[in-house]
Amino acid sequence: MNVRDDQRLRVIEVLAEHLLRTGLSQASLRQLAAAAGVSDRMLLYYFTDKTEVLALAMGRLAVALADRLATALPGDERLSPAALTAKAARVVVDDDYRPFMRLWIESAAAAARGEAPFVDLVRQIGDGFLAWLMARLDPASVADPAGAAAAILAQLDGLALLEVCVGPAPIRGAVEALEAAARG
Amino acid sequence: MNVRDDQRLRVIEVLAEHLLRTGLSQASLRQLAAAAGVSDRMLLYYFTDKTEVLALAMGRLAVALADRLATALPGDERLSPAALTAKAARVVVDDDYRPFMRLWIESAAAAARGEAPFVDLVRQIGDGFLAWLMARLDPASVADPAGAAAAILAQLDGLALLEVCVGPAPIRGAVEALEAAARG
DNA sequence: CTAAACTCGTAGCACTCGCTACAGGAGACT
DNA sequence: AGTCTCCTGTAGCGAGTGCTACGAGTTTAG
Repeated sequence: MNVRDDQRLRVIEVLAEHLLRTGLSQASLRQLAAAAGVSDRMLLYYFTDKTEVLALAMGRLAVALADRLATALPGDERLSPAALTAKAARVVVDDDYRPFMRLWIESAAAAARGEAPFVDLVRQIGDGFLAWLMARLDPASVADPAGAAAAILAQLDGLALLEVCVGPAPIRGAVEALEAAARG
Repeated sequence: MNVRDDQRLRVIEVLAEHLLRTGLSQASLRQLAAAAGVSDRMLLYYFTDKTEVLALAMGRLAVALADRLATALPGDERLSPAALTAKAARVVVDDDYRPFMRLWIESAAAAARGEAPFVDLVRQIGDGFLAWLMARLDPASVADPAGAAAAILAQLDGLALLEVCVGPAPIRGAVEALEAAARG
């Protein structure tokens, strides 16, 4: 493996962590290059353009998040929509997951304004989560698994979005309300 | 009233409509000035800086949205959380409201990265919607109205966010699932 | 040994960003 | 008439953006 391919792997790893920590506001070419410890010139030598850098780093984060979720909510039990919502909500508002959710919201906004590579990126990741949720829904307890999964994913994304809007306090109340609804 | 105050009113009105139509990506000083039919120089004569322009235009949109919602969902009946969620979800995914929701998501992302004036703005608007929902919840049907309202607002915001991620089709399914849950 | 391919630094391009210095014209007040 | 405040255009500043032209050093292959 040549130097360039080595650097590609190393830089993406570092930048994924950087994006998770600082969000998309610190993601100009020069800022990314500084975070990776290289010059902006070299970043565009390792990668074709900024779009590719972002796409690769975000993709790296997507698999990291999928790994975490797989252990937090293993797919060996099928739940009702309310139970799955409550369980996933508890996970999503955890401190360890907050950077992911914050970045997810920034990505969605970037997609809303048509920025590459976020339009395709959030579509793929969103579809992945829909499938992930659907695989954890008890088929007997829900008539339309796709619709139910979309409603649950919306609930989870909304919790993350609301947290950046009005702060963590109302979110804790919301999670407890969802857990109460799942019990009752 | 002098020319300057006249222009302040007129420009904000035009820019609110511009933001609603184009989102925050077309919101540089020069783009805003062009949309308002004035020079960027004059925009900074009418207002102190870009932050004030955005804050006023967004505030204008907030009251416009509140007006619309007040007629779409008048506050004369108290609903269960599931019923309120289903009714509001149907409204929120309507074509007329989509520009508002898209802008709302972009604002939340701007707040997430600490941009003025969005941090304070989304907090005020978010708190307003929480109160708005709480006033429409049947106190007898819910133990913790604040938590329930936060959960509902998260559900609604999430529908809007998911729409820009994976498109309108799964959202329709989600709304129908929410309506089915409210019936059953 | 020579030439090609790979690696990387310097410098800078053309552009947009928010914002401002300066000057001039129009109308009002003394 | 003279001054003064209000209004507005021109022109540009300094910083930041993504990206590139050019050349030099190093490694590798024939």
